[in-house]
Amino acid sequence: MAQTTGNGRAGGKGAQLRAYLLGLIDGELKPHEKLPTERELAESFGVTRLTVRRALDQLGYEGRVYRTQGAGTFVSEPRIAKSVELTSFTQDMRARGLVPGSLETQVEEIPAGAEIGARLALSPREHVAHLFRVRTADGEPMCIEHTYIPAKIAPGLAARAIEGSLYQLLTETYHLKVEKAEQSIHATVLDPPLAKLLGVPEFSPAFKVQRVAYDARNQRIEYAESVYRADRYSYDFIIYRTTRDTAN
Amino acid sequence: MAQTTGNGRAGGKGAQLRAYLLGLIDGELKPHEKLPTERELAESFGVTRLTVRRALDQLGYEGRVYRTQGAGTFVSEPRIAKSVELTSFTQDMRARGLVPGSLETQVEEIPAGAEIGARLALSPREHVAHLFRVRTADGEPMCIEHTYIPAKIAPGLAARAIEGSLYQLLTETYHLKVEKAEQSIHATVLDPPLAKLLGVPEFSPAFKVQRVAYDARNQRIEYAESVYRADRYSYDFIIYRTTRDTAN
DNA sequence: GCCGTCAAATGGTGTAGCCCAATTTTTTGA
DNA sequence: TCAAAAAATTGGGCTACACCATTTGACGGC
Repeated sequence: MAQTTGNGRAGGKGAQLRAYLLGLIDGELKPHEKLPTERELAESFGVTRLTVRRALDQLGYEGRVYRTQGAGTFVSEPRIAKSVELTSFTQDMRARGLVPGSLETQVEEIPAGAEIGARLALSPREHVAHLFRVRTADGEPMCIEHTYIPAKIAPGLAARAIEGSLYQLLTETYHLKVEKAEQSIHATVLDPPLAKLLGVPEFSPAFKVQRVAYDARNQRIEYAESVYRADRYSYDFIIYRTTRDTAN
Repeated sequence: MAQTTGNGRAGGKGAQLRAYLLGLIDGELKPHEKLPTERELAESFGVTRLTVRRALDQLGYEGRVYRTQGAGTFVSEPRIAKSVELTSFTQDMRARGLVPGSLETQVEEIPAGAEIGARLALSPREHVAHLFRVRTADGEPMCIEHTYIPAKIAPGLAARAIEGSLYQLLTETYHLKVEKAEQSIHATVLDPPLAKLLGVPEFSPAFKVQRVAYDARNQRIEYAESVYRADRYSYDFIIYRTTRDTAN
């Protein structure tokens, strides 16, 4: 059967509608201009209003549009900062218009040990692949990164040449898809060896980032510890008041 | 009629259901335990499955539960870190179990000037209320904060005694409710005067945070510039892969 | 025992339609 | 003329139902 189901594949009607709306948003419409009403979209796309609402709600949640009851849905101002998104270094740099790269990549397979084991919920004796990379943007050192991945979920990773996006490799080769990450960001200063690796003066300010990444099943996939030079990196994002929860 | 509308007020059925589910989550159920199925909840609460889904989706989005097609909905592990939420210093410290306070509060009304005016989209000549506060947690200096609020949306603010939560005051007195904020976080080191104010050694690491806050109508409410001591502060949050967008 | 197959359970997406709440626009009337 | 009232518009929330996609577990054959 060419068409297994009643809905037209290609990601479903919601996804098609979303694509169309995205086209409107950063194509024809300018910030604060009004999108078609839900009812109009529903009719012209031959879908239910609920489907339209889901697409618009999602865009609203992502900060692309804002919605006001009684008034309409409007295009948000161009995002000077992205909302907090889970991205790899590679994606992150590309989004900033820089060319990502790596220096001095080292890979080894080692026992997790106490700390890494705890982070990944492994026995200290279980093995992990340890990647050490100096990551670059437009050729300049940007970040020093230690990544640990349980050997049992990515066998043979340590023997593999890692180039480009680790996340892409994990997805394509091991079908491990990161869906969620806990991240902890600290401010620190660079001690001499790290400063040298990053090519900045000693005791320059820096971010230290620890991250535990999970897949959709809450299985821990990765623990990463990174140090970013602060002169070329900042965290820019949009935050929303989450839920009209209980008290203020 | 005792019940003006079809739905039973009190925040709507969805909100009631949400409250019940929250009770389950951090009450009776342990992490990774299974919640009732959508259909069960729908029946026992006398609501539609769609209503149940909205509540569960929301909880899933907040990281309280995770959902797997074909399997069920499960309680997430206790959140060691909150998802990124828009909070005031007051709320933030309370959430960390600390008692928030302020030292050396100063309030004045001044012309916005070039930089602040640009941040708040005001003419440089328009007036803003400027608050300077050394904010404390459990009595210890934690953060130095400059806050600027357009005088025209909060008249008389500069003459008022600010104590406790500015956001609460804005909501209750001026009906200004912050819904969204753009935030930019930098790592830096403390110059001697700031270090002294915070009671830490000179050139200690610190976060510099710039924030522009908006209400639901995209009106700019506040610009704040804060410096947090890094030895006692970190950003901990959970990030999700946003949308199954286009490419990886 | 072990592995495949198949059915049941469960979340994901969609249709069709109802009324409410907030906002905007139009009309009305002093 | 202009402000108050009414109507139309528009997003918010819900009901009731149908079918798809994925996962899980039980059953059977080997």
